Amino acid sequence: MEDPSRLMAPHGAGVALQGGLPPGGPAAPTATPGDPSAVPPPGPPPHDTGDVLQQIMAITDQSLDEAQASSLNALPLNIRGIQEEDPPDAQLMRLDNMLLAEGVSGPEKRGRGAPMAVAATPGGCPNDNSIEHSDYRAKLSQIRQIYHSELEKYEQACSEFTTHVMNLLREQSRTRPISPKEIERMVNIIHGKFSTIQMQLKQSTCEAVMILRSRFLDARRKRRNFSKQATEVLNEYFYSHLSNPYPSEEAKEELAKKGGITVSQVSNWFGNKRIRYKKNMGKFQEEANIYAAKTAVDATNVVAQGNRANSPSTPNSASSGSFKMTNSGDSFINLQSLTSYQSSPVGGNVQSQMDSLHHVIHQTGRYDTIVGNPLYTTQRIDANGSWQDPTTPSSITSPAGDPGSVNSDASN
DNA sequence: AAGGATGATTCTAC
DNA sequence: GTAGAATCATCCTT
Repeated sequence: MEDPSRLMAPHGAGVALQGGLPPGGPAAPTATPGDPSAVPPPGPPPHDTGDVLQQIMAITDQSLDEAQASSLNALPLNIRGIQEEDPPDAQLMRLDNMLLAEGVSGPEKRGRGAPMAVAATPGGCPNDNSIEHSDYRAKLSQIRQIYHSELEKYEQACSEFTTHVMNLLREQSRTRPISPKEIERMVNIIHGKFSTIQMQLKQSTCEAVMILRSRFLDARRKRRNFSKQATEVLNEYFYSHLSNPYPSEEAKEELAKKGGITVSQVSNWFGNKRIRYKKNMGKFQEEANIYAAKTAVDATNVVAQGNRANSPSTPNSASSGSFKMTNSGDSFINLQSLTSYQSSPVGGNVQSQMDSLHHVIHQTGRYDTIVGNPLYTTQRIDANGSWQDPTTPSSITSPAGDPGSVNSDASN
């Protein structure tokens, strides 16, 4: 993400004055102090309000008439991009409202401020959502800081210049009569010029915020590969429920929890997986076999230990509540499938048990036939390309009435 | 750098 | 609302 100061750069903190009345802050480089990433904006060299003030004050040496005729009048004419269509008041009000809404002006918003752009990431928030969120806020805060700093400077400049003009008028009043109306007119002119500058500053600030927001919205597509564990967990489930790889909501939640991802990401993953598997089953054959083998190994371990202990309720070391997949043999899904098979004498997760038993049979009986011998092939998918028996998800994911609990027994 | 893998988004159909 | 399909954008391996 770019530095906000750069975001504001194209408009030079908003007030890009030509002809010698440059924008920016004096000590107000658009870059935020302490930000190493701050890069001077491209294009014209940065100006600062010091220059602005200097040039404004340079008018001091001119007569009032000269000032009116030259620099002062030149001010607004040289301001870039001022929109003349709207009444200034309405336009200003719009900008003010916008800045207020974005949390740039007004009291600083904390936590639940404008950064909705990030928080409201559709389709599930990324893992590091909070990081991006805080990053967004940090950038917004920088913009806010720059904005207020600039605003203050322009207000100060306005006030100083007004004072100066008043002094000039006072001096002139010794030589010629000056009506209060004339004074008022001059003050109005000055304020008008400066409010135009302020408006441009506000406008550019708004633009900067908009750009910042859009950058963060674009970041939605930014992705990070899932952790190995997450992929493992998802694949375990997918291949052990290959006959009906449609996890229930509960199953998704469990998978999400185990994988450290969101439910939406689980849904996305299964959506992608189903379609990609179907598209190119050959490619996934090896993967399917790997997970089948893993399942089988786990299953045999559990069975063996279960037999030894002669008690299904006696967990072995691998299934003793820890589903940490520290090695290829640990798979809570497999354990779940197997243990649910063991502990569910009747009914329950029939298809899942079938899948797992399938693996066991292959592994214990004729594992050598697995490799290169499609365990999971089109037999799982009908002629229409649909998964068989898609109408029985609950029986698949609900062993003994506890559907998706992919780790129903595993987490205990 | 190229190309495949992969997570996310969008559109459509149901 | 969900799933399938297409697509995009990024990551990762070569």
